Amino acid sequence: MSQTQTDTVLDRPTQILDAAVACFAKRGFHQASMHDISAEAGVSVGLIYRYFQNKEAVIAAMADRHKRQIHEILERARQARSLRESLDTLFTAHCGETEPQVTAAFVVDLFAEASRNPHVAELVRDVCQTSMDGVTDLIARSPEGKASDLTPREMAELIFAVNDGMLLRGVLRIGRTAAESREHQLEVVRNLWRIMFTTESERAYA
Amino acid sequence: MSQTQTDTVLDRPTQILDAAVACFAKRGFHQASMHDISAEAGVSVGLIYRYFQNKEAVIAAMADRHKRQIHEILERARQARSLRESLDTLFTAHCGETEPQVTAAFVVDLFAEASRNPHVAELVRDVCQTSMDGVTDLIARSPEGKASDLTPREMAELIFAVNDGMLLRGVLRIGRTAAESREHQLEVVRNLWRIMFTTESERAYA
DNA sequence: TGACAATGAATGAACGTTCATTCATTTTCT
DNA sequence: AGAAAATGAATGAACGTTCATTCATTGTCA
Repeated sequence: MSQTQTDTVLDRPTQILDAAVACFAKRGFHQASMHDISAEAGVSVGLIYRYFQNKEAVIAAMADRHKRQIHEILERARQARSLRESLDTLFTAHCGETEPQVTAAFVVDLFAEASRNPHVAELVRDVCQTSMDGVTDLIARSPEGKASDLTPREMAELIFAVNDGMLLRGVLRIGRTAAESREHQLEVVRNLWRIMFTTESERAYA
Repeated sequence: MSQTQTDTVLDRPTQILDAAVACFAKRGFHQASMHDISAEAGVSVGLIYRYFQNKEAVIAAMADRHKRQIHEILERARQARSLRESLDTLFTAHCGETEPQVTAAFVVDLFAEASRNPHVAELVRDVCQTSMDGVTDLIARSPEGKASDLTPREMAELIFAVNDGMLLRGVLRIGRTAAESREHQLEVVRNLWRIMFTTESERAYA
């Protein structure tokens, strides 16, 4: 009975936000209309304005939700048992996405928006900084982090650069299937990890 | 007398395209209006339509011009005397930009557009592929390229990933001045080059 | 319990604005 | 004068946003 309440009423903002991500990924922030979003959410236009002050607020709310999702991923990565496992978790959550590949297009748009909208820029900068700090810490605590001539921060910066680069390239959909291009991307980042974390002794094995 | 012709008539498309890049960087493809562009170019709206069929054609022409510019950079990089010098040229042209940092914002927007517009996607894919092929070749011909357990293609892929990542991060304008953040970015990519191209013998020096 | 009142989630037509595009007109060159 | 270049007011479609209205649900009283 209160089933409908739990499913629709309480989750309405989430439902609208989900629809918004889909629309924004499909058409971009400024080409996606409020009508598109309302149609995707199966809801009237006016209702969106009951939960969000305006379109800008929808964008901000999405950026905010993205920030929280990244924090969750970081938490999960922190709990992994090895550094490589952590980085794998991080990369998979960041770039490895199944078919519709919604998040990649959305994040690229988010960066584009950040280059003009100071509020969004602030949010994205914050996400980047806390993520990078988290990974720097992760590296510093691991044995691999000590056996290199790079500092943990320098390594983290390289890792994020490659991750972001893969994300950017991901929207071009070069590979046939999403799984295929994800596999290829994983090879690239693994190469980075290898040349970063291979100690002199390990090198002797090869 | 034909001075005015050379300056205005013959270069009118270029003049409009320059204004368009500025506007698109400032507001994005779809938020920048044709009036904005005409004002920036110091020209009437109607005149734009004399040289470009529509707004989409302006975007396509800009993507096309960007492609040609990248090819020029690649040519310059090819002529450098060492691999590091080549990569330096490539990176500086790609990410190291003075104050207004027009290109970075534009390119991020270009990728965002590519995720929806197949014509733009095709263009960007083409640029990426020929660039990567060029750099792969550059690496394969250099002594550094042979003294590693990575293939030249794998190295090129890492280099481009880091370059693109820096480009993406560049729009956040984290550093104080553009020169400052460019210096920081250079450090990151140089770290990559170092761990990639340091041979065992060089390693012994340190 | 049954009738009535109050609520507020949800609707979608309507409004004012902005935008890409057109074209009749004017200006500039040869 | 005639052709080409350039103008910018006009047009109509599309957009974000508003708001009068509907209606299922909840609360109140007899």
